[in-house]
Amino acid sequence: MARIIDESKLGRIKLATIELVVSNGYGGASTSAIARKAEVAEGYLYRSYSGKQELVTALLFEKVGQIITQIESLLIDCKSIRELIEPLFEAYFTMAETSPVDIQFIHVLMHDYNFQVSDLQREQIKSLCKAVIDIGQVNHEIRRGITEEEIFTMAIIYPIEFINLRMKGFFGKNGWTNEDKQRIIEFSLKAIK
Amino acid sequence: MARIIDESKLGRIKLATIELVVSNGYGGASTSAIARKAEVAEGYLYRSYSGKQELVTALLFEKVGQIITQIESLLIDCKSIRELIEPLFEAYFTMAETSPVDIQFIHVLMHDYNFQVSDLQREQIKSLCKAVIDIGQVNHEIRRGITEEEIFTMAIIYPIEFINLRMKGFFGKNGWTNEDKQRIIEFSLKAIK
Amino acid sequence: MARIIDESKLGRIKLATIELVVSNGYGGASTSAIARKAEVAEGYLYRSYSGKQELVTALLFEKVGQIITQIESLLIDCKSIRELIEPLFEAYFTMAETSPVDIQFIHVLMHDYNFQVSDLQREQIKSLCKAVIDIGQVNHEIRRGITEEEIFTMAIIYPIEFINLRMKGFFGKNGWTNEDKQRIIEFSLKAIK
Amino acid sequence: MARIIDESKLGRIKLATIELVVSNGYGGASTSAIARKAEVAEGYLYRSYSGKQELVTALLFEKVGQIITQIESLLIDCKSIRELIEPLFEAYFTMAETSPVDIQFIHVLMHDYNFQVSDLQREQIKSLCKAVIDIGQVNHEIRRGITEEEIFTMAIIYPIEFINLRMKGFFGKNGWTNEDKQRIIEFSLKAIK
DNA sequence: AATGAATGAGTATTCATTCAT
DNA sequence: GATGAATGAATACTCATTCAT
Repeated sequence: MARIIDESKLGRIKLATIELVVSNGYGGASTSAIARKAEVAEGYLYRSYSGKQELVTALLFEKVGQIITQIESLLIDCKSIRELIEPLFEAYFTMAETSPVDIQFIHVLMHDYNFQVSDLQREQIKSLCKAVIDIGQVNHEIRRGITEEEIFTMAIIYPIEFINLRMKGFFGKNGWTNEDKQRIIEFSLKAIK
Repeated sequence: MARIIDESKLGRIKLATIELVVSNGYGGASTSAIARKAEVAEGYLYRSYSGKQELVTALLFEKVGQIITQIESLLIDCKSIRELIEPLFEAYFTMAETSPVDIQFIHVLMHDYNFQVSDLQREQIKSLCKAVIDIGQVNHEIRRGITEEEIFTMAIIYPIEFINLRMKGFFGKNGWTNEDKQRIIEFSLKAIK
Repeated sequence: MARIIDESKLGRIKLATIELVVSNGYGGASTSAIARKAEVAEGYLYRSYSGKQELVTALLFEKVGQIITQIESLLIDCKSIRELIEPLFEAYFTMAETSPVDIQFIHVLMHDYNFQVSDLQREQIKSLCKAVIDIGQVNHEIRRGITEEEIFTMAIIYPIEFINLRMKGFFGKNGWTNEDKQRIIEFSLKAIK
Repeated sequence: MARIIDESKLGRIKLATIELVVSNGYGGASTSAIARKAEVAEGYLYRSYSGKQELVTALLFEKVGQIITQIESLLIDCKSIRELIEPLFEAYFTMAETSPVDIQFIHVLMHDYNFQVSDLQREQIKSLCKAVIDIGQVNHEIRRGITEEEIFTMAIIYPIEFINLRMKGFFGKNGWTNEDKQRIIEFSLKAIK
């Protein structure tokens, strides 16, 4: 899926922000470095955002929203958990391969003190997880009594942690094979069965 | 004779640092705030550490070391994975109940741009995971071909992520019951079987 | 359009720096004192210079450069040493009368641990001294075998030391008469003859 | 009860101070570095001096005093300027060869904002210069009308500046030959004749 | 609308000095 | 007397934000 590069100033600011937050952390991504990288005036970002914190918050909202939308669209006509998890994880890996910064951005900020997933999106995620459970219990892919929290853990947190572990090469391995992907999927499916 | 070193001062600095890093992040934990909270002079910290980064690095090393030591001692005379995982997870929960900041501290820094688990400790963790696999394969508690990385994910990352999710109340639940603990243990054991 | 750079700000910083270095030494001229005296924000200085050391180094380079340029221009069409030394010393005195801080600034920094005349300017000075010797030997105003170092001592160091001694009133005398000036010139000329 | 002061400790502090001021400048010679080098407790120097400034001031006074004493003793039975200048300059060179730090120490501090030769010593120097003139005029080694200031310049400042120029290798030369010494002496004698 | 010059509160760190022992 | 643990004011420097143009 070809990403359309946003030539606008705002698009350049967003991209610069994501890249700098990923490579230097939130504190290390100075507004002047962002402006320089985006080739935009230092004060420009204050036209659209009230400050750096708000800019990054909005970006996190946007990126998490993309994943939520992804899951929602996959859920529409899917009759089994496997039908959901397989393309979903595939989407994570694709995202990690085509625009690794996005997934790293979410990962970094989800653990940063200054940021939190918005209440709205938290509720959306909860609903989604509820919907997953409903589907899964029809054809016994999910064991009785499993919680939304466990779905969240295995369908969102687990694959993202895996991807980041591999990206950092924490255990000496970098990247992933098709076999790895398949394994992660089965691992996740098995855990909630 | 010169004044005797006030050992409690160092302890107060360590505690203040951990608490402030947990509540404000590394960047948000300023040295002057640490000194104020520890009721110690601003310059005191530099008697024991060469700087803020070194202080936090040493603290992370210490806290991660405690967990590694915990696992090592549990491994000494344990014949099955269950015999390891049960008291280990119990230990995480105890740690989270008696000194919650410690486990949050590790969690925050493991994801902070400025920090990394030391090479030494990474190797120690790897060895430990290897040892776990060796035990597990004897009595078929671990499926063939499982990697150290997967052990690490399910025996360390997973329970710590769970604890933090609950501490933040991300899914509306705070804290955990004995049933929750048991569930986490079974979840983990099942995933690697 | 953006605000136009306030050129006077930079000028005020330079002046404040020179004055404070002269009266308090390099170490005693704090960046905040400089900013206060220049009526400029504390951080302003860092827009034009990477730091205090660089600011003072640049200023020293500039002021030494002015003297070098002065000597160079005097050398262009001068056929005897006297034709050079007389207006040169006159220039020192004029400088010391119209902007005494400049000559004090050079004097202070030439002896400060943290500073050195740049390699480039040292070479320029050396060349200049060489040129002086060449002129002087044609009409026997300089004795055979005199070195660049001796020219440097008598044509640059000596008058500057004299001016500073008088400015400090070390020997009870302040300032200088026309007779003093003439005397210094003859003293210098005689020493190298 | 007269406080007993450990002379060797004090001696070590003095030496350490001189060495550190020479190699790092006044600002760069921290009291703790001095204490460490002298193998003395950090607070020890405050037994004998009210602070770092006073310690250095006292040392400058001591070292300048040594030179004054030197000159005084040479003056006692000397009938000509040459008889004074030759051994005096010889003494400077010897000092610079055997304990270079002392002469560098004087040189550094004579130009440091924070320090000044004491009023007392300034008067002593003045008297000495007066005495020199008196001797010199008897046998016409000094021209009529020469001032104490000029004697000071050529008999003290000039040789010390020369020595420092050579020690720093400003003009590419380091150290000095016997010929250099002789030249400096003649240079000085000629200048005041 | 857009710029970027200018701000100043905030940062980590240093070090001369004090004083309980 | 002598120690060195402890202090805290002061330092150079950063950077998110503002606002005149």
